[in-house]
Amino acid sequence: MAEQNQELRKAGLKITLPRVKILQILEASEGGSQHLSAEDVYRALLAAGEDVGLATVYRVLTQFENAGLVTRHHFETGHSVFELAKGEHHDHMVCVASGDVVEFTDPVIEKRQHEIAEEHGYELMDHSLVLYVRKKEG
Amino acid sequence: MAEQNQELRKAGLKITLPRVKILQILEASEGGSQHLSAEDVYRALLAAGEDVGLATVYRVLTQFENAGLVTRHHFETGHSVFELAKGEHHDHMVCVASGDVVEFTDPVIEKRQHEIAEEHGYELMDHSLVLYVRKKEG
DNA sequence: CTAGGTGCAAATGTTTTGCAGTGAC
DNA sequence: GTCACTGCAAAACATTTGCACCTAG
Repeated sequence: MAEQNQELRKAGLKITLPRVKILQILEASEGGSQHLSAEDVYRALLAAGEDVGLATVYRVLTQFENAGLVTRHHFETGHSVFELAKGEHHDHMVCVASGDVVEFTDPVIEKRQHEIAEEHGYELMDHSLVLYVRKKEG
Repeated sequence: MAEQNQELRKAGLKITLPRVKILQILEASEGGSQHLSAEDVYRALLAAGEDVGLATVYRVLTQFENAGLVTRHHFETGHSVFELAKGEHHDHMVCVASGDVVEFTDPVIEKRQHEIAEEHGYELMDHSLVLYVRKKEG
């Protein structure tokens, strides 16, 4: 349970119960590769018997995002989802039927993105790639 | 002014003033490759002296989207932007400084996307690629 | 102690909806 | 005339903020 505290300290944030708990929830979700909404995190806190306000969840997630601990995605759902920022960058594949999220990276695509930005006189700062897919039969 | 009416009729929508006007505004924005928010369209209507409610703008844009006349994007702004659906698919490059939007397509990336989906046992239905870029110096 | 963190409630911004009136066909 | 369409106001969301209280360091 000490590692989380290190991460928080490194980000210049005080070690508080809501922050530690939220970090734990995000880490716990890593296995299932869930991408959690603020609401999801909030419900997980309530389910764990923690009395944390939704406003605090938003504040903490935003702080985590600024600190680089967490990445915010918008997909096409009208609300944000958050995931723990692992070291390496990756893109997403979302199943339109089940909502499953698969992460991937592809060097060919990464390289072309840089080239395309250059060709248009721009420098690539960041990008967002989401494939909407459906599981194949048999 | 007849072409718009054809498009509306084809979509099974009655030819009404708000719909025709909104279609015109979207077409007028094509030159500058603007991607308009509902609010933008609403303001353009008011500026043109048309008394159309914001709710109607949303309803009409949603109908246009369902009819395939218009494409809705979310980028990372917290609100939707709309553009006339031209025949061919394209992706977007958004300048983080100026907000300028450049459209592009790249066959290499398109091809890899299909391959990647296949490799994971999925069929590619759709995708969204946005490059966040900054204009290069001199 | 005290600056930063928190909960709650109210405010914000975007998009949707209920309903009674209006207009296209 | 009828039924789809519209405007308006209110509702529904997702997210943010103001403020008085609380707590980690």
